[in-house]
Amino acid sequence: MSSAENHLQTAIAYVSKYIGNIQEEELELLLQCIRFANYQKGDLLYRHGEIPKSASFVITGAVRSYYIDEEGKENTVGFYFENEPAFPYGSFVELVPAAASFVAMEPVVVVWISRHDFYHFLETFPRFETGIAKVLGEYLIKGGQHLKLMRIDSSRERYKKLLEIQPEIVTRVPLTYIASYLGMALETLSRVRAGKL
Amino acid sequence: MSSAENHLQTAIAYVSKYIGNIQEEELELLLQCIRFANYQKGDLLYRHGEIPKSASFVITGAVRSYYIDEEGKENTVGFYFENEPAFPYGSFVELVPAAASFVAMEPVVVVWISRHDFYHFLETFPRFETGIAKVLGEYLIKGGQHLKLMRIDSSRERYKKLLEIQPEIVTRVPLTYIASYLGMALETLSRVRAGKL
DNA sequence: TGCATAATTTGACGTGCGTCAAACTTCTTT
DNA sequence: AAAGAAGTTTGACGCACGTCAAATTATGCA
Repeated sequence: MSSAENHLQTAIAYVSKYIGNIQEEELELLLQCIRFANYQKGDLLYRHGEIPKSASFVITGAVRSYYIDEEGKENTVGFYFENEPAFPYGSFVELVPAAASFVAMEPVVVVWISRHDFYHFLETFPRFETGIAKVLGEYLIKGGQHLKLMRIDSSRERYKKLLEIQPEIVTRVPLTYIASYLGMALETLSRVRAGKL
Repeated sequence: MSSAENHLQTAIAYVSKYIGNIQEEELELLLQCIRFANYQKGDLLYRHGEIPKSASFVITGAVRSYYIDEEGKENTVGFYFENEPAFPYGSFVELVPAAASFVAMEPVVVVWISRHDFYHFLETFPRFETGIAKVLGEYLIKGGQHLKLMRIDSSRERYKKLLEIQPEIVTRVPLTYIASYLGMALETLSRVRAGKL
């Protein structure tokens, strides 16, 4: 099977996961609406301050979202891997500028849909709205978990908790970004991992 | 105008805000689905660990959400005032136990809808889904703001930022809860406000 | 009005972790 | 295989803020 076909399968499986079996006509329109895109390490999928014009879902690779604070420091707020949505959700729905940028941490393939096609599709097949709500719900829960994580005061415990709830992050992501995600200095994370704190 | 009629007006205005004009039939079903409820200070609207059976919107009063962490400490994660949704969103949609409890900080009136009626209504009038997505989007943005707030390292700056983005909180909420919301000791917040830090 | 309880302030002290700096290790690229 | 860049570790030092304790002020209720 070619890589393109493979990606298509993945994308369809992704949609099915949220809304169940897809009808012939639904699939037809869906295929007209979705596109695939490749990114190299360091490429931006979404830029902070811009209103997102599309919704992307990771097929392969790893994406990181971050924003720059007033002191110019980069704050990592999310990681997105295979079979996860990776775009500024709230901003996409609310049509406001995104607070965060999304960047490829390694070669990335995504399936994406433009805002226009997205809403056109939903108008045609309203039953898909339910799936959207579910995705949003997952996003909310994920965000809540991160907030909860960040509220743990001790660095050691914060890292411990991360290992507990998202161990895959620790194996795939450079230390710098994990430290940033956990809101601690790189050096502190290093010491925590060495058991020196 | 009676207080009950007044609340009804508020509720309808709230819905209109998200989906525009409401048709006769829509309103009729809506009125069959929604209920009002009163809470006294300290009453729980939602309990952590339970799957929310309803969606509530504040008509009057103030609500606070919090969770208890492993050390038994109470962590405030949100405040909800007039014309805001106040319920565990992600959990409501995803049918998972809520991470947080919601409690009335003062006498509260809410309009609520059961999950059953909620989905029944949406099936009957799918165009309302769009409004739901918007509410979810607002929630996401709100959550993102709080996370961003929490990532500011200095207590002083964290409080300053809160004043900037949600000044109403500072006037309506006891210090203890603000401190908890900002992830700092009550004493630290007191010193920050006195300009001693 | 006065008493009890809650809310906020002030002080003293200790420490976790950020910052700066430098060494060491692991990837890239040619 | 060498040279450079990127990623990670280690050490030294200081201070912001948490904790404990007690004083002061505000609030509710008889």
